Amino acid sequence: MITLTEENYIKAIYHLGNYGLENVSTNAIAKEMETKASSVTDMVKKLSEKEYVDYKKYQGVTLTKKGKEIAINIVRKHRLWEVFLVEKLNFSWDEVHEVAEQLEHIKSKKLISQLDAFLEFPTHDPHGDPIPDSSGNIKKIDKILLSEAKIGSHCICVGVQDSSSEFLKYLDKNNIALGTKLKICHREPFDNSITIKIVDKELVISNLIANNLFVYVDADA
Amino acid sequence: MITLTEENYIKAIYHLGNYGLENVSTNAIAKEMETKASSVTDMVKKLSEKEYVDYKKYQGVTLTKKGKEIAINIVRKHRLWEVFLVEKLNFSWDEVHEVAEQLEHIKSKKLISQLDAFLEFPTHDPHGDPIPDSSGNIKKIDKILLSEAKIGSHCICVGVQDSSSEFLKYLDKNNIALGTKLKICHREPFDNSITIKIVDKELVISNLIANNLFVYVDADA
DNA sequence: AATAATTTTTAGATAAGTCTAAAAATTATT
DNA sequence: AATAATTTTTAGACTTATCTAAAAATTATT
Repeated sequence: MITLTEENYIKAIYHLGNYGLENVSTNAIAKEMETKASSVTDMVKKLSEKEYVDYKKYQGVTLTKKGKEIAINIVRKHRLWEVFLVEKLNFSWDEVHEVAEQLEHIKSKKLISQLDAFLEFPTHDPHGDPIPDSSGNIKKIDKILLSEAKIGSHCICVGVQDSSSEFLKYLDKNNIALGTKLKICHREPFDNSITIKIVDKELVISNLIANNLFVYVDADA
Repeated sequence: MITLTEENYIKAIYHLGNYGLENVSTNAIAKEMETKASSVTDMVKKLSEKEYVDYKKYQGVTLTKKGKEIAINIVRKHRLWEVFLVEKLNFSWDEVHEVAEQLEHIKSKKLISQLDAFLEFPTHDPHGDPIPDSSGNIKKIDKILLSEAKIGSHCICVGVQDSSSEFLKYLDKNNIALGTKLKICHREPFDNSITIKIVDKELVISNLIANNLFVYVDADA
């Protein structure tokens, strides 16, 4: 049986290692988990014994196939619960993370398959992140950061990089939501701020904001 | 912060002590929690320090006001989740307990108040047990055991004493659900079995079954 | 009321996950 | 390539929740 702590380490390793592709260092895990490197070493040994990670002393860890499956399943559960909270229980997108962090550890295959059906098989969570299907497949869309979009291009908002409450509230305040259409008007070379147009209103976006907002470039527009 | 284990002990004490009214012995808790009496003593000391229970050595425990509030809130969460699983996710009433045991520990006031609203403020769970409201008030209905019902009386099925999968499946098989109307036809003195009539079909019910099914006596019928 | 049976508590040990401080290995710098 | 800086691991300790075995208190029986 896998413990809650083990699940959280596996999740952290998955995210830090570019979704299970890259090696992750002890220190990186320690920082992510807000714990000490020595604790990470202990846990990593345990995860290695249980064959969730490949581990060589001083070399960091990589998720095994088994470990990656577990990570993807946690992500699937997390994102499905987020959709539930927003769509059915009227949570706003900046309120869901904390609760989903708890719900993602509930163990019941039937629960998740039925929840998925109840929500009509959503493909993305409220922050625009893809929801792995029951086989663990993740659909990728070719989104780019708003900061990378060309002047004059028409874009649709499809996701956020930073999903902190502060950032999401900023977007709410400025009427930017997933699905919002916008046009890139101007980039100020001095600070890399961007002027965008939503419907008929212009808005200046700082580089920091533009670096945390994913858009899909609508070539036909 | 209260731990998951502490919550489970409090819940056990609540149920064993007639919903927080009576004193509960160490051995009774040990049996319910499937652990050893010595472990219970340790935990009970901790719960006492945290003022969830009143405890005197060798005298067992009683829930404090604070302890009872926690217990009732766990029961509320458990039963709301059971309703959700049955009404929204198509679980059958014999499948919900295990999952609800996990979901009842999720900590979020908003989650529960919104779930309550989403389910349209249900008053009873799928087994007929009352759901405490957000203030902890529990509505009692005057149900009796089927075994105590008078010959000739018309009854409505309103709950089960035993909610084991085996018992619930027996009821399903015999088309007995909450809300089912039945008439008490005959009691066999030799084994206290009861003959009941549902719609126009007669059915013989053993004393053991009759002792685990709650009914409301419909005086007007 | 004395003894027996049962219940409860204490004492000491174990496992999971964490910590600090020090040692070892790796990586960076001169 | 030697030394410095950083990263990682080890060793030993602490906490929570558990256990076994023995001691203490309570309850039941004669």
